[in-house]
Amino acid sequence: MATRRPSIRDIAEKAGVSPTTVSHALNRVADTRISAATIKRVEAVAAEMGYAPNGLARALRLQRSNTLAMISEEIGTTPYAGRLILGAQETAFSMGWVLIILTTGGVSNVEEREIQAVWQHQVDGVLYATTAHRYVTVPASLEGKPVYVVNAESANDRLPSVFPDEFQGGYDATMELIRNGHTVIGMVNTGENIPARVGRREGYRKALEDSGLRYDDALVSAAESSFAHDGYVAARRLLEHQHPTALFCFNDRMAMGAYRAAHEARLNVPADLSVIGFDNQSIVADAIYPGLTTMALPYYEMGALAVRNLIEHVRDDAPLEARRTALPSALIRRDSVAAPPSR
Amino acid sequence: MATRRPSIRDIAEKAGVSPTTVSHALNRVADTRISAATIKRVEAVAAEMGYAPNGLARALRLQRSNTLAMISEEIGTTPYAGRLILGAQETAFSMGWVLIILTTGGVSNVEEREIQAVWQHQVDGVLYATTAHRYVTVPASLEGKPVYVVNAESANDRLPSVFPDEFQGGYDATMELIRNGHTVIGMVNTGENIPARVGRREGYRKALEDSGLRYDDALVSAAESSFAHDGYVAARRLLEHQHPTALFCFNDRMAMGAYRAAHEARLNVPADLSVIGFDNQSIVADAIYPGLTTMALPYYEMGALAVRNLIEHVRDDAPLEARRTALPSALIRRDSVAAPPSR
DNA sequence: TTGTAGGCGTTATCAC
DNA sequence: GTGATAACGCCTACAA
Repeated sequence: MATRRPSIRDIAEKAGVSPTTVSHALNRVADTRISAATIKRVEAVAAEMGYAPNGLARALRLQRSNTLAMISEEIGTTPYAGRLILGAQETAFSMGWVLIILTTGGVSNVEEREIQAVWQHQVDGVLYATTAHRYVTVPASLEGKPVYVVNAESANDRLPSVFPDEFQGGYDATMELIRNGHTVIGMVNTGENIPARVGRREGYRKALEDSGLRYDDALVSAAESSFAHDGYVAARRLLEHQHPTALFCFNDRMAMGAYRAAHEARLNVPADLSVIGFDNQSIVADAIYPGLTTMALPYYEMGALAVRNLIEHVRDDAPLEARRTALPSALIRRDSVAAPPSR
Repeated sequence: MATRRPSIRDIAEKAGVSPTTVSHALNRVADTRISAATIKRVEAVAAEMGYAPNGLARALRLQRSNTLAMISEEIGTTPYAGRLILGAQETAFSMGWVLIILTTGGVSNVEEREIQAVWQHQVDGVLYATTAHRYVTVPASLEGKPVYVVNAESANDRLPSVFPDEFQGGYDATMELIRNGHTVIGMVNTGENIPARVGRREGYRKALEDSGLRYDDALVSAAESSFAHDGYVAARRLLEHQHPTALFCFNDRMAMGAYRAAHEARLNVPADLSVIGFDNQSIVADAIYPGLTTMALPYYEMGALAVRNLIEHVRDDAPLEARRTALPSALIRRDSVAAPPSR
């Protein structure tokens, strides 16, 4: 296994000092005055030998591993996983920490094994993440470890959490349509019982009201679920019975369905019908024609924020309050929104 | 930080034996015969106290961390990252190992820092992964660590690697069209200079020849790149000048472009034109209408295979040969392939 | 069949 | 200013 690396003792020997002095010098220990010359010499030797401290030994001694774990439901093909992991990983790494990934199939039994790993590897903190914004209860066996709930809300509000501000997302998406001159705006909503369903709709409602437009239930078409086909069905229903000039869709897949409905109704996007989506699944949003204007969920930011707070808590003994943080989604403009057709 | 866990000494004390005995009993050490009764007692006490060995201490002592690192280019929004990480993570975890994720922006400087982390954390092996199948040279600073090249090929062939069998993918995709009765099959290829471009085309060519059909350069339309728009342009060109009844597209995004070209040419998919994609970006393939038949790249399997070989190498001292492994892509049938129109 | 002692690489404490 | 020592939790050669 991997040829042995120089240890602190090797440096000490070569520099003609004790291991203690090397440690003090390299770590710039405050209340011990090593001469500047010694520090310089030690550092030179260390650099020359390519010394890097052994994190394991340090962790064992310090009872701190500088390691975080992300426990999450199965990593799907959603952009979810990638952006979230990336935000967490990059932030952790830039602070000198490391992230280990643990996915659970959701089977409670399996999850226990993941948590075992958390203890075994002396992980200093845990990001407990979900693939979709919902309410979660964190297993009791994590008791004692700092935990941050990510992309979800803590069911009993005893843990800090970070999740998307659904209201703001619905509000901003709708405002973009209003800014473009639309006054009859439909919403293609999901039928799933999740926070996003009502959050986004309430944002939509508020944006209308703030702009002096009337909220009309008939303009909100709720689908069975949130797939493309459901979006198609819901959008078609809306286009048949109402005359919206714009559609705010619950997500990008439903927006694809709306495109199809528009096409069948001989409506051109965006000339006859503006469409705005949600999720910025760029693989979809970039690929369909015309490019889909949409809201980008703050995956990266959620991962980054949770990691930052967790590390500060562990490293600086900063308190880890059970704060709920709602992060905004960002408007991504492409080509599916334009002014309404003139009559 | 996390209340102290019971150590092997606590167990020993409570069970009235020495730490050594506990270690021997729990690890079932072969050449030391602890009495069955003792083993039983020790195990009972361990279970009762919720004992789990401290991985750090063990790693330090054994000079083996049971940890693998995946160094990869930035995790994009492609399914790439998710499936690959998942395959690696699940396999590692099922074998009692753990995976840490290190992403690099590609800046060489940054990459050095990632490698530093590999050494510091005493990682036992490294998966060096790329987002797209290409040739890579692994940094010299990884010398000494077992490395597996994943989703790429080792430029100098000195490292083991696992990557998709592009030829097989092209062959099987084309065969699916031939099986459905097509004889005039176009290919919408990428223009990028990557192994997949020629691999998939050669597979396409071989499938035609094996079936007694003639390969015709005019039926292969190479785009600038591999985005949806390029697929649209290339497919349109093909449909204008030739009369294929089926299109094999380099990837799903280009297939979306082909859908659009078909639509503009008043061709119905799949009644008038069959289309097959590549990548199984389910977010696209499921969402477009009709659902896209496509080839699924073996991301999960590549991650799993690399991890398995790496672990076996480290754990069992199995040799780690610089073998190149090409893994097949799987055909995913949806609704975009049918028999050609009868004349 | 079980126990003692030493060491993996580091750092905190305290003595010199 | 610098260094000896012990300890973090575990495993193993060797002793009993």
